[in-house]
Amino acid sequence: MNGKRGPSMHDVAARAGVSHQTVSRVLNDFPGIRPETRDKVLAAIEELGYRRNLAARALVTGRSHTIGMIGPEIPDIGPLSTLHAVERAARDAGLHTMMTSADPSTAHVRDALEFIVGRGVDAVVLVAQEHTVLEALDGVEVGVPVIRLLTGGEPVGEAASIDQRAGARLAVEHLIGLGHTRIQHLAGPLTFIEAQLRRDEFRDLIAQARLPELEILEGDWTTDSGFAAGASIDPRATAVFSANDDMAFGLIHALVAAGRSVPDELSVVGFDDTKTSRHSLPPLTTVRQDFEAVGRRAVELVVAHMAGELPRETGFIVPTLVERSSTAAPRA
Amino acid sequence: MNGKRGPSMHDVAARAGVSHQTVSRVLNDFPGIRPETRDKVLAAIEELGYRRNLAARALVTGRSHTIGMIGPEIPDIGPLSTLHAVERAARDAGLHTMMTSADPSTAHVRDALEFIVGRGVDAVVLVAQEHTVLEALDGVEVGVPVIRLLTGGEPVGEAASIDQRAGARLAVEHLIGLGHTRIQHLAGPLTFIEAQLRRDEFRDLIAQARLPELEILEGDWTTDSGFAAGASIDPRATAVFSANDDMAFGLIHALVAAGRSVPDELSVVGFDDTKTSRHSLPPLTTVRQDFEAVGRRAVELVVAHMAGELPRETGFIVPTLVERSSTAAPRA
DNA sequence: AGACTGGCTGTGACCGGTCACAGTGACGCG
DNA sequence: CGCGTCACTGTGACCGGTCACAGCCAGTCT
Repeated sequence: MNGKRGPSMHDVAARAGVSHQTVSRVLNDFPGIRPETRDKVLAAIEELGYRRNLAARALVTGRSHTIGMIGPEIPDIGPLSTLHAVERAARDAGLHTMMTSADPSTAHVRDALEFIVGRGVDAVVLVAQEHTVLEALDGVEVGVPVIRLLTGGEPVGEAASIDQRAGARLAVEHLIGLGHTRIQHLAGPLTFIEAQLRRDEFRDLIAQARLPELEILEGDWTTDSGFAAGASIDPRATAVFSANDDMAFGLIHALVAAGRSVPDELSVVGFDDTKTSRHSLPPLTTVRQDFEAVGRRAVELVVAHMAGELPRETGFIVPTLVERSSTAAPRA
Repeated sequence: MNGKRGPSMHDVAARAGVSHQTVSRVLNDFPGIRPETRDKVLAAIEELGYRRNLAARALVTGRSHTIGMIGPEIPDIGPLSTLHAVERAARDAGLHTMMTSADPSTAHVRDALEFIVGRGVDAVVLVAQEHTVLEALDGVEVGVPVIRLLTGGEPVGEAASIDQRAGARLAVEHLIGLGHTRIQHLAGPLTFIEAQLRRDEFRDLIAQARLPELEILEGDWTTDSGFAAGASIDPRATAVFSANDDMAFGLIHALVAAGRSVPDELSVVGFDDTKTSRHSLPPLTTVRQDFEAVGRRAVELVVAHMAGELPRETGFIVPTLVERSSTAAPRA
């Protein structure tokens, strides 16, 4: 028991009058320890305030029981909620999380990966919303499983994503069902796979319904960009499908400021169901994404990997439509 | 170089034809190594794809270069932004972060502390918005510095906070300056120190200006609770100071739904400057909190601690007022 | 009685780094 | 020429756990 470093297993062993190995066995719940021995050890641990050194443990076992998370530098609500869900799910599974961030450039993601793997994690969970992030994984062997999050496009065992096309379908079919025929799309930045998928589905649906194709606008997810897009809305449009809630808010602001009313003159549907959308003016009709489920799924995959199971088809997480007051039937 | 575990320092040493110690020296930038030796080592590292085992390093040095973060179970924008800022600042300082969450009960926070300290972090950063969280620290000696975040009330070396009273003052004085005399306050949950401080400052200012004291409402930070509070707004009030933006949104929704107009009949000022407040209807006048600065400050404190410096008076981080369109002079 | 089993516990090597302490050879100087 | 100095490199112990492998001491079986 040398000064600063706190008691070690040997100190506990000495105090309890057993060997260090017995202490180890007690700590790891090995069967076949006499209850009275176990109690002695437990008492010694308590008295000394012993805390196991996980660095030593990790060194010899080669596993750290930690999952590394890599998220975007400036996180949106999606990644943020998801990563937090991962953290909670991991804790429930007896795992820890460690977090680092990287901007989406391939080089940076690769650095972050190097960094977090070097830190000795057992698995990596990577928010991969953009192709550049995915590319960072190409040809890189890090020795631990890497689970991709929120790519939107892979219902496979190595990724946990929400079905973006299904979400877009929900939004657009809602609009079409209301009777809208001239629908415009305000897309997210198309470097995002999710933005691409929502746009693709929008296009397909419009074509399929043989509706006129209005120009597709592109924002950057921010309320400001939605506001800016307000100036480019097609005068013929009666409805807009915004690729996220924030842009929808900005758009509505611009529209109302220009004297147009929502939903009377123009319907707007968002995507995300952020907590403000419930009480925005007007309350926003939007597509709800269950980020919590994504986080849990990711941890399930990690656990399966650690148990040596093969990745399997896990299926998408399915979004739902939340109807509120920003959409209505077009005026006759 | 045994199968699964990847190459070790000895493997690199063998490959480069030097001793493991020389490899260590190269890795740690020790002076006095012949450039040609260094190059050989670097080359060997590259060829072998060597990655230093940080568990081993942590074991012998007793430091992990990691800071542990404890945040709330369901994080608001403040904690979330702050923790993310900590993460970035830490990375810039060559430190890593590890995150766990805990609900605010004293017992849970204590568990989380135990957990993260046992994980071998060099310092802990704890989001302590409620008294119960702070109490978890009483009489607990964990052996590493614990920095408190967002308590709102301590401009000292062990904490990084935003001056809540100054923020509230900004909001209330703005309203008074506009000519309002009957101002109501929608407080946050009073278990939050920040909510208490905003309320206290509000009260003091109202008393100081000898204005009528209207009932103080209490919400739970959510838009829903703000909406609910709409029913309890005093009919005499011409302005409301909401303790955060989200509740302000809910409140405005309720007000407008009840036929009252903002800001013509009633001014509303929020707190936080969330990204939607810029384009809500009407755009929200609010108090901006620089969470990024809090995160940076926290890491500065950690670094100072690790360098053995004494905690010193660091001062508050000062919020600012963002004037938008939800406030106006009262109608004559 | 002797061998065997099984429950429980102890011994020592080892994980992969860092630290403290020695070397080693080249060079300068008296 | 001998010695000290300096620049550079090597040696072995050690951090605190876990693992593989004994040991030990009942009780049971033949």
